[in-house]
Formats: sequence, C-alpha cells, structure tokens
Amino acid sequence: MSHVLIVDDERDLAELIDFNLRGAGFSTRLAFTGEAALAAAREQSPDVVLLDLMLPDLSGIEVCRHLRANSQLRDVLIVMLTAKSEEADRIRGFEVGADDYVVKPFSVRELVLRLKAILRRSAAPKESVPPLALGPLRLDVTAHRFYVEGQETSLTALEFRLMEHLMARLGRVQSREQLLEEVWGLSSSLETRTIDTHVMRLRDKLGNARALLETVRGVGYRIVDPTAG
Amino acid sequence: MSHVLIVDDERDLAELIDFNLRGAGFSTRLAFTGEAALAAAREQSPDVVLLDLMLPDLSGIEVCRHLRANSQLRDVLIVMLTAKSEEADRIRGFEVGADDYVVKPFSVRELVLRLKAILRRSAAPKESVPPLALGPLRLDVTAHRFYVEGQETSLTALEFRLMEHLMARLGRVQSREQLLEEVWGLSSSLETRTIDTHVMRLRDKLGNARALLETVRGVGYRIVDPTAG
DNA sequence: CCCTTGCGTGACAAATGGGTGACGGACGCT
DNA sequence: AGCGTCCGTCACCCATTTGTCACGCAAGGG
Repeated sequence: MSHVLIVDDERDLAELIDFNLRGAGFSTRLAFTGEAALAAAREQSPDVVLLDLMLPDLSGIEVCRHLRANSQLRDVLIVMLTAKSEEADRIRGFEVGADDYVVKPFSVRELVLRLKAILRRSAAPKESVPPLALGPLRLDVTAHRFYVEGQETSLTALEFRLMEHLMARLGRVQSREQLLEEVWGLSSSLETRTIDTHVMRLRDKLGNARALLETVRGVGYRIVDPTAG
Repeated sequence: MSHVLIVDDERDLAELIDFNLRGAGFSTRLAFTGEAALAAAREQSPDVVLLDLMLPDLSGIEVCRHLRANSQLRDVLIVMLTAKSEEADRIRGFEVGADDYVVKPFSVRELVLRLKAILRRSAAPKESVPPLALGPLRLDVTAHRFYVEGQETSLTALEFRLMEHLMARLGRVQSREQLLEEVWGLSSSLETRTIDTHVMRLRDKLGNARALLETVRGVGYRIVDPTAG
C-alpha cells in the first residue's frame, strides 16, 4: 500500500502507531528527531509523513517547512500530530501546509481512517471505474459484479481481486510471486500452492470461458485475449 | 462556486479559513465583529455564514437571531464554530437555527467537506431535485421523508443519511470506510461493527424491500437496481 | 518410454466476516 | 426528574471464505 514516515520523539507512541499502521497494510519508517525525519524522507520519499509537533531538535513546523521547500518532497502529504489543541500551533501547522491535523489523544483507528481518507482524496478521484470487458467476461469494479457470457457470477472478494488483477493485465503472464504480492499483499507468507487452488476455483466459475485463464507452465498465469489470433 | 461570509474575531484563524476556502473554490468575505457581519450579510447576501460563537460585540447567537429575523437573509445557511467546551452554546446554536456546527479544533478539510455537504443539501430543494425513487423505495430529501411501497417509514437522522448515501450511489458498492467517512464524518472513530448494526436496523425498516440492501462480503454494502437485469 | 517436476483437484480445518439481540450511555422532551 | 429514543459497542453464532495438504495426472526432457 502506501509508505508512511512516522515522526515522533515519544518512542512508545511512535512504535504503537508503527505497529498499527503495519497491521493496516502500510509500510512504515520511524524517525525520532526532525533531522532524522528529513533524512529518512529524502532517502525514500514517503507518501505520508505523520509529524509530531513537538520534537527535540526542529519543531514539526520547521520539518514541514523543509519538506515543502524540497522539490522532491513538496507533494508529500503531511498529517500533524499535536498534544493539545493549541490554536496557535494548529494555525501555524496549516500555514506551512499540513494536509490534516490529528489531536492527541487520538484513537489509532481514527488515525488509520484519516490516513486512508487523505490518501484516497489525493489519489485519483475515481468515483466510478468503467467495467473491464473482455470477450465473454465483464468485471465491474464499481458495482463489484462479475459476468460470464452476460450471466452474473458471484466471486468472493479474493477471487474478484485476482480476476481484476489478471484482466487488467490482459495477455501478460503474472508470476506467482507477483500475484502473491499484488493480490494477497505479501503480508503473510503463503504456500505457493494457494494460488493454484484459487485459480482453479476461478476457472470453475468461468464455466465455458475457463480456457481464457491459461497456465504458463513454470511461469505463472495469464488471461488470453479472445480477439487476438 | 458559493459565497461564504466568515465571521470570527480571531483574525489569524479567520484568514486561515479564508485562505483555505478560496483554495477550495469558494468566494469569501471576512468580518471580525457581529455588527460587521450583519452589515456584510445585508450587503451581499452570502450563501453560507461561518459564524464563531465568541465575538466581541454581539454573540454568535445574537447574530444568528438577527439573520433569521431579516426576511432577506432568513434562508442563509449558518454554520456555527464552537469551542469544544461550550456544549451549552452548541445547543443554543441549534435553537436559534444554525444549520450545522463545527467544533474547534477542526481540520480545514473537515470544514470544507461540511460546507460542501450543507450546500449540496440546501441546493437540492431550490433546483427541485425530484426525490430519489427506486422501485418500492422513495426518499424525499427535501421533506426528509422516506417511503417503502408507498408507506411512509420513519428513519432516524443517521439512518436517513445512510439510506440517502446508498441510494444516491445506486448499484455501487460502498465500503465500510467510505461510509464511515462520508456518512458518519469520521470525526469520531467508530467500531466498524457500528455500520453493520445500522444496516440491520435499516433493513428491518425496509420490510419486504430489505433485499434491495445487499451485503457484498468482504467489501461493503450496496443498493441494487431493481430495474436492472 | 520413463522420470522428474509442475500443476489440477478434492477434501478439510481454521479463520474471517457478517447477522443479530442485548445493553447502556447520551440526549432530548415533557 | 423521569421517560423514550437513538446510537455505539459487545458477544454469540453461523455461513462462507480461505489456506493447506495429499494424491495423481500431465508435460517435457533425456
């Protein structure tokens, strides 16, 4: 998913956040000082910086300013964390360009939701996605429906993701490793055979169109283009 | 877009809001006192008044009362800004007819979202948007009424918002996170199961039409289009 | 033609997600 | 103050989903 740089000098809190964000599927990195934060940000430009206002060396506001001044990092999303609802700090936080603001104490759940919300908003405003159509197959991401030869076919959430991934990469072989990483999220190390099982289940549901989901022995799987020779 | 009159005696905050609302496409005007606010309102009747409760001369509540008493301005939307502690003020704010309130400290994003939401809500009746009708369901946003098979069914405020959100997105799956963010407002962090409970309550009230509110396991909820194949 | 390796498949247990009833706190009304 | 309503949370239970395994077939190389 997205990469989050957590900047807070209270290690306990930082690690708590870290643990929870990882659990929510983010990749993370910690920094306990402003300098370390800037270094880390330069090194692997994160998608979001979670920035505590009170830091031992630079203040969060200064860190913010530095980030905004760096052309590489200008567009990073910044979420400020502050201990109290200190009006003045908050205002300065927005002035230097924080994208959102979370007041401590906050629930981790809320923090995660805010992060996801802010990321979603900054991403493409994809209200609805045109369905992927392909020969007898049609996959409607928005409605989360799947049709084979015009007949709706129910897929589980995982099957749907797998099918979407394959259809979006029409004709290209996807290795097991790729699929594990991109469909499953790689978080849990799975037996590779798991994929085979799910491909089989998907084929069952494809019925007559099962031939479209090809095995490439020793490599992976792909959806073939029915219109191509 | 819409014209907003910002009334707050803390100039820094007022200007911060001003800056951000302009960024969000609103036209704005500032007033730092209650008198100035009333004058500005009379002069160029705004669509929304963002009204701080604590003002040097008149209180926000008095300003509100004056606005409501003026036949020209009676229908202006009023959003109160209150500090968290002033619970009692909040209540009085609604009593005199504020349309929404935002508790300080608020994130500017939240404020903008609230403004847009309230404008959308109020824009609907003027354009005489027909009620959302859908098979046996009819939801009249203007009158805030809901009918199942022609029979009026009372929904709580929250249920109404949830139903409206789902019906307005006919056929599209809405994830729990989306619902939390857009129906609940994500200002408060909620257990995810809260949504399930409310969906269940909604279904109860749908009676025979309960099947129209579908669960998409592992994904979210959607209203099905009864006219679609 | 045989052997090796990769894959398909059916079975199964564990994990997950969601429906539901109950509870209690907060709020608003009288 | 007393009462009813609304809403968030919880615990329990069930159905479905999902990961894993074992078995056997099929493909491909020698």
